[in-house]
Amino acid sequence: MAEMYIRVAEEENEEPMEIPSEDDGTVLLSTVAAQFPGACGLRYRSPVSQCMRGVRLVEGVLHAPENGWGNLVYVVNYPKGRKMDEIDASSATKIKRGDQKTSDLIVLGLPWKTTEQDLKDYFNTFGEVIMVQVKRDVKTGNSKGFGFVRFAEWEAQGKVMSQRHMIDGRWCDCKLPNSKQGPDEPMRSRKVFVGRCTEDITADELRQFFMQYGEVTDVFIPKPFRAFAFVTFADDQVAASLCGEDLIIKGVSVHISNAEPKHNNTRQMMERAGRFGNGFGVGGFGELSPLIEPKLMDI
DNA sequence: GTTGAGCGTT
Repeated sequence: MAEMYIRVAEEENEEPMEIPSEDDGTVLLSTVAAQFPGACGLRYRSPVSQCMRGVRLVEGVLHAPENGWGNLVYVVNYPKGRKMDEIDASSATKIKRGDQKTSDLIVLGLPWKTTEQDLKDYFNTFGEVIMVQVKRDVKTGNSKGFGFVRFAEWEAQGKVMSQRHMIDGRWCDCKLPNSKQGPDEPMRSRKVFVGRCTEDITADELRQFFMQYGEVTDVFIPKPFRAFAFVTFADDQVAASLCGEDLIIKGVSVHISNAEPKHNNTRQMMERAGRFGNGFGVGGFGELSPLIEPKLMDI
């Protein structure tokens, strides 16, 4: 197919910008997001029904409507209907306030038999549950007797933390987990550490997910699987605004922190000193453990 | 095949 452009605008009656399609006639969401940072999809007004229609989106690829893209103006969708600059503005204030947004709660004392469905059914009476986990032994699959829950509303979280819970015949407590007690300190890095990844989350899915916050320049998943990943943004402020957050990707709560280690070990400090030109080269301290090496890459 | 204070496969 010959080179083609589709017309895209931020609002229905604003001047459209022409966005190039791919050879097969599809349009990449990443191409749209390059011009409209934060975009998560497209919609258009159907000439037939006069209703707004969504453009089919499959794994980051936008597919033309039945009769092709035509000369319609496509309107950019943003997550929760918010534009990127609005997200920027609110995330700036979010860092100061730090409240109102929910965080995962640890649920202690669960009966061995309690399942994630049980947890969800129980906690749904307090508010909308957006994540539940029962921690299990990876070998046996037996519950470890604790889990995590995340609510959509701050009010529900407060209520749940303020009381004990009778779940399947045992008293359980819900608290802020230790990992959330102390706030993570922000630093100037374009790269974030994504902890608690599951094996089924692909690099492409990470890229698609994090694109909503800003341009993603790199995604790194160590192989073999080690339950974490790195995501690099074009803008360090985007990276900083995400640090400390628990984000939910494919139903999994991942924890975002800075790619810089909190406490450098001696070798890392010497290595870093070397990178800043004190005369000791990178190779000067022997090979690095593959377990710490990712933290040292192009931060 | 067990258990009962804890803290999420960096």
